Amino acid sequence: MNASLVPPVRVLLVDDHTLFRRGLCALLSRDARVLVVGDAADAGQGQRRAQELQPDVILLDNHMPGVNGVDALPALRDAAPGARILMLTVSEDEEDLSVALRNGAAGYLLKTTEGEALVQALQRAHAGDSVIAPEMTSKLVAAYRGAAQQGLQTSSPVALALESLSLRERDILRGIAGGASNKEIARNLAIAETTVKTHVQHILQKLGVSSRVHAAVLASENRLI
Amino acid sequence: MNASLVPPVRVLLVDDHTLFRRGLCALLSRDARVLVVGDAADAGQGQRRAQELQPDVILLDNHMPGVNGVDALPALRDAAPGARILMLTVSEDEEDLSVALRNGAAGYLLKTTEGEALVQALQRAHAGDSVIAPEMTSKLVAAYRGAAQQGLQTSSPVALALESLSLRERDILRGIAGGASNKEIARNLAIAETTVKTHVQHILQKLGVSSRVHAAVLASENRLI
DNA sequence: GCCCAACTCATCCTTAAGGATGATTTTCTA
DNA sequence: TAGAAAATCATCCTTAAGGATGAGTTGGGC
Repeated sequence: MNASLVPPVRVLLVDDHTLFRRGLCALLSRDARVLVVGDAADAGQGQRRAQELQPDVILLDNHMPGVNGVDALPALRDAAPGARILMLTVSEDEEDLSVALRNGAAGYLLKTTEGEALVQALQRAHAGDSVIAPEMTSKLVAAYRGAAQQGLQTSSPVALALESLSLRERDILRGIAGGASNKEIARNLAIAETTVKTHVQHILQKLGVSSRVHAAVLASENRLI
Repeated sequence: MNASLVPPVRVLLVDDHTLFRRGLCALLSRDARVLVVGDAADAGQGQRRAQELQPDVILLDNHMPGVNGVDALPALRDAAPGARILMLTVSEDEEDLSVALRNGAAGYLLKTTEGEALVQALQRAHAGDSVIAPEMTSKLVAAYRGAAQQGLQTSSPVALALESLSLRERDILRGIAGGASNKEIARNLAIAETTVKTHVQHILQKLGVSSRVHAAVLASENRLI
């Protein structure tokens, strides 16, 4: 299979450093697998050029005057819906990486990338893959762990206190967390309001709080609603 | 700098396929940067050997009789706290990858990995990096996006209503969600209690609820606490 | 059979919350 | 510069919530 048989990946460069843009353009132009169809020096110009050219891949710098790269991502995706956007930046910051991915970047490359690796990354991105600089893999794993942890139950002391609630008390607490008044809870459970108030007192004692609002928030945080 | 000057990475192999174990051992033994110190055919044996040998890196297969690899991860980490555990598996499943990472794996490699790449991965893992097979990078990005989305409230009607709150109203709502009474909120913000009550009324109107409890739960669910 | 925990209901009292309305000041925008 | 939105404070009134206390009724477990 000869590489010249497949059409080249059409690339748009967006970077405020003219020298870097020109240099990268020259470098990529020596490779038949890639065709640099245009370039832009800032986010606004990048958006217009993306719209005109509808490139396969957009190489986007993060550090730019005015609107920075990641913030320009949504607009760029609107301008060229078919394009894959690769961040090409000097930042090895986990936050920059995660923001870029959440904003729809198809990859995150460092400017230390070698020419051949960049060409392969462009091809893989064009093929639908996500491409992350090997140096950033650890950061991505860390970001994933951080994000995954948010959705976890941390068996905190509060969770233990919630465990100590009786079934009926949980019914009541669910009602509270649903925003219901004691009277409404009583009606829903077909018991007297005074009974509900008794349960509420026990719940507050067990959870060590002094208001139903606090109890409701604890229930919500521990998804016992 | 000569590679022979640095001590080799001490590796424990855990895989139920004897032939694969022997082959990998033979392959790695030809490389001075790596020293295979032991091997095991199942999770239990792996745990014992990990405890005895305290290897630098454990290469762990996922498909094994009895307890499978990812489930054995916590026990292995307890047995050899200093060891980095790399999954080495045929599965390209995103779920397997994410479970492994959540269970504390330092990396995820495919059995299609070439010898030299494996050695480099072992070294990088030993150096503290996370190592992900390039083929799995897209899966990791997808897993991250999925996890990050859970922490996000995807502009639900409620989230929109919360957006409409003024800065001061958010202060008040944070107080409410913290279980504070109007009087306490007033004290904390150094304003009159009546002012707090006014803000509360506006908050309840904007959120379309009739009690501070409900408002607090909405705030909690949308992490605007 | 006795005890305990859970569930039920009640009364009395104090404080908090919520609704309605009006008013002043500031700040930002059309 | 007029107007809107935000933030501030107030009064009056009704209802809800919370604390304290006592007590009757189940259903298991020892």
